Amino acid sequence: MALKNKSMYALLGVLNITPATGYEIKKYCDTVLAGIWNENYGHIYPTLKKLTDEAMIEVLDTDESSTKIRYGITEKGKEELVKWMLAETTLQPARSEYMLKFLFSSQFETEYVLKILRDYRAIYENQRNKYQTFKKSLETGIEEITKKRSVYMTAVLTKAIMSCETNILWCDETMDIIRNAE
Amino acid sequence: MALKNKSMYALLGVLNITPATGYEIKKYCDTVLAGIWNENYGHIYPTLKKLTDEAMIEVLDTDESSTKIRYGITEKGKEELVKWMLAETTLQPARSEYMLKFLFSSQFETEYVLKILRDYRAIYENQRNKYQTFKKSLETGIEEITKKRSVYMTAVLTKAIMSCETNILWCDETMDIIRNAE
DNA sequence: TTGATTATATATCACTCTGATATACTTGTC
DNA sequence: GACAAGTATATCAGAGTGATATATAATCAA
Repeated sequence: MALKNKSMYALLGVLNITPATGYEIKKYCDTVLAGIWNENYGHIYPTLKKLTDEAMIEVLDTDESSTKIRYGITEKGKEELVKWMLAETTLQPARSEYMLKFLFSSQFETEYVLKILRDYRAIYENQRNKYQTFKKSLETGIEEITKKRSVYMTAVLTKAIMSCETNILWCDETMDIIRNAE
Repeated sequence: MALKNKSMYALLGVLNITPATGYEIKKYCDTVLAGIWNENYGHIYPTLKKLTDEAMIEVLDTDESSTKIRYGITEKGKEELVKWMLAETTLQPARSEYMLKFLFSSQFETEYVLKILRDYRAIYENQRNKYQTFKKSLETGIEEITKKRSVYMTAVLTKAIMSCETNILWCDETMDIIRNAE
């Protein structure tokens, strides 16, 4: 009976850290969960309604004066979250436009593939720098989060940086191979 | 005026290698493009119709006796494919259920995160072995593809293996950190 | 203080994509 | 010739994306 709508669990997980509005959840995804989990408004708001209907979350403050709707997780929601945490995890179906172009580029001139590899390299060099800056700001403790959570966030950033560097290395090696094969 | 439907380009790219039926395209995605590009029947067949309407591809043989519909790329389709090859490439929005669980697991007992990391490691160890086997079969030349295309496919497999190993390394390092932080 | 700009906030839409399933024909093989 | 496995097309509900509409609140310079 596991939900197929993965966004439900993402929202439950965020609300398990702190109560939030739909807007705040979106911001959390775009900052803390950047590179990990993407959410759209077009999915957040209907999902919040669905979760409310199923009593997994509840509306906390309905200030008449305010247009904000702040949600909090319920006991039922927490139970569902734990079930998901311990259940089997599925991999996202792959859709790498870069790799697709790379494979198809064998049908075209060499300049095509070199362009693709240069672009790909630039993307990951850029991302690596971004993650490194973020990691440093975590180490110097600007963000006010618990020690335990900072260990986890550092680990996530380390992973992102490692992945970027692996991709950059592969680009360099592959560009050499392609040039020599000409 | 670039198409948003990325599947169109994937299908054009496959049909640029060889004419194929919808079923054969699906098989190609599940084997050669495994780990790179996912396609579903529910998207392939409508997209083939759309591409035919737009004269990017054409029906090749309509054996009255057969139910097969084999498609080939047209000149217009090839032009569109080239445009896409040279256009800017977009990254797939991230949706890593493993990393999401990992981050959320800081709210739970340590055993949760260790389970997640063990599962994650197992997945990538498994995948790495699969890709290594495939790479060896490429090197011994069982598959009958051109020299040029085999260079590209080897590069893709090398990338997949490198990524798996980076992930495995990260799991090992992170499990150590989590255990020591207890 | 007013007017402009930016940030906050909810909501909806068309479209893309996923995964499952229905249906039917063909090809081995026991 | 029965039965399974593989080939093939098609459709559906629902998940997810990205863009946009709308409106209010905060900030800040002229």
